[in-house]
Order: sequence, then C-alpha cells, then structure tokens
Amino acid sequence: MSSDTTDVTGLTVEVHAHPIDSERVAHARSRLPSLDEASRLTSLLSLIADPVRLRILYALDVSEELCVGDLGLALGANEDQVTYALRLLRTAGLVVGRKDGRVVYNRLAADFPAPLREHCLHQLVEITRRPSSED
Amino acid sequence: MSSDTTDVTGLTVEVHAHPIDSERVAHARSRLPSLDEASRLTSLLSLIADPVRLRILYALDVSEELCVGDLGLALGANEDQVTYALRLLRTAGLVVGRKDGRVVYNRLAADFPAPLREHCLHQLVEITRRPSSED
DNA sequence: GACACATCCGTACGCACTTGCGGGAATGAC
DNA sequence: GTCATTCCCGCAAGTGCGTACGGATGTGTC
Repeated sequence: MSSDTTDVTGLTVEVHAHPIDSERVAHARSRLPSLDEASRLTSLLSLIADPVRLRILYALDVSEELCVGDLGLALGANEDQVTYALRLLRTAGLVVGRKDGRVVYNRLAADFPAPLREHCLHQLVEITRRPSSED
Repeated sequence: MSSDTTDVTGLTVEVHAHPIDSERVAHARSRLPSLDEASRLTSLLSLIADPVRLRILYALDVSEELCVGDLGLALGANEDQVTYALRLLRTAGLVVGRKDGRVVYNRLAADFPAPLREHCLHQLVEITRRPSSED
C-alpha cells in the first residue's frame, strides 16, 4: 500500500500525518469502543439485521413459543429458511428449543438481552413507518 | 419448489397443513411487521451492523464533526474503508458532509433517528461488555 | 504556472452468507 | 411391524458486500 506504513518502527507514519483537528481525534479515540467490542456488538446486530430472523424474534416475542412449522406459517416463509435462521439464533443463545415428542417449541432465551428486546423490537420498528427523507 | 404450493387456488396447500397451535400462528401473524417494514428496518440495522460504520457513528457522536482523514486516524482504519463507509452512511441520509476547501467535515444528520442514537449507540454497547453465555 | 494534499470514483477480486435440494434421525399413528 | 410427520444436517450453487488498487477531481501552497 502506498499510504499505510503502520508504525512498526514507531516512526515515519505516512498515514495522513497532518490531522486537521488532532484534539477531536484524540477525544474520539479515547471514547471509542474498541474494535473487539464493536465486533461483538455488530455480530449481534447482524443477527437481527435480517428480515427472516427479525420477524422470528417478533413472532416469539408476541407468542410465547412456536414450533418450526408454525413459524414458517406465521412468516409465510420456507421451512428451510426458518430452520437455518433458528440454527443461528440458537447458536448465539438468543433462542432456546424445548423438544416435546417430535415437535420442537422455540422461545426467546431467558437471558435475551433486554435492551435488544425493548429498543430494537418494540421501538425501532417505528422509524420504519416514517420514511423521513428517503423513499 | 416441492414443498410450497402457495394457495393460488385457495386449496391444497401442501405446506405444513397441520399447524400445531393455529391460534398462536394467527396471533403472531396479525402483529408481525410486514415483510416490507422488516426489510426497511433490517436495511437500516445492516448499516450500523458493521465495525467500521458503527465506530464512525460513535466518533461523530462524541466529536461534533470530523473529516475523512481524521476519522481514519481515530479508528485506526484505512481511508478506503472510511470513504466507502461514509458513502453508504451518506446515501442513507445518516451522515452529512460539509465541504470547506479541500476538506470534508462529516457529522450526524440532523434527522438522525433518535432511537437509534439513544439505544444502539449509548446503551446497546453495554451488552458487549458482558459476554453472558458465549465468549 | 507546478506541486502537494484531501477526497472520491470505477473496477475487479475474494469471501461470507443465504438458499435449495436430497437425505437421514427421532417420534407418533395405524 | 410400516408409514407419515417433524425437524435437522451436509453439500453445492448463487448472490451480495467489503476491500484494494489505480486513477481522477478539486483545492490550497509556493
């Protein structure tokens, strides 16, 4: 790369060596979440940033528990999609399954992040009903 | 498709014709956001579900405005990444740019969704500090 | 004028994610 | 026992997203 000389030597950093506002850079830098924290949060957000998975969470939020087939019916989605979505949600620990006979009843995990439920599921959907400036 | 005979005729729906709990299916179905609403919301969530973009929003939240190069410095990120991330954020209307000379100062848009700012930026990061069950 | 700088654009590559399909394991009905 | 049902898994393709690179544009400096 021609503009990135990550300071291995601690010297001669070629990357934008002239900050416009170094004070604000330092300020932002000190309060910024680490890349590790950000990655953890974004991997969680990526999970709910999918129409099928989001609607599954909505469905499980209003109905206590639903089996895979009924979820497909409620969403009008393919059962393959539901199965795959549930696999990810379960792996992340957001959804737990209770097996009773040949039916698996799914519900939100007991330790489902409360802020995620309150804000993303209950409130955030509101801003989709008011396309402020676009579309 | 072999398992989906979307009732065009109104008859012979082969898809899981025996709901386990048809009451809960109907309940979930009536309260579920439409696929269109869900898609709008998820496309917004997808925007912030990225480490670079999320940290840019954080940086712009604490520092009023920052230019592209300084953002790269604050994040320790490539300027290509910052440029690409800003392009998406600007297209979505979340970030606006003020050009002064050859420097472009970026800041959060005036109509930046308040719930997004309050909940996702300020509160949601908390849940990343407590890896409940998974690493 | 020539030059350095900040930013953006167009393109191509690589990769992760999702989907659809076939098949298999477990369970209940008969 | 045989059969139907529910759900899950492995595999192979298609698709979209992010990154890197070269180059172009506009702008201050000398």
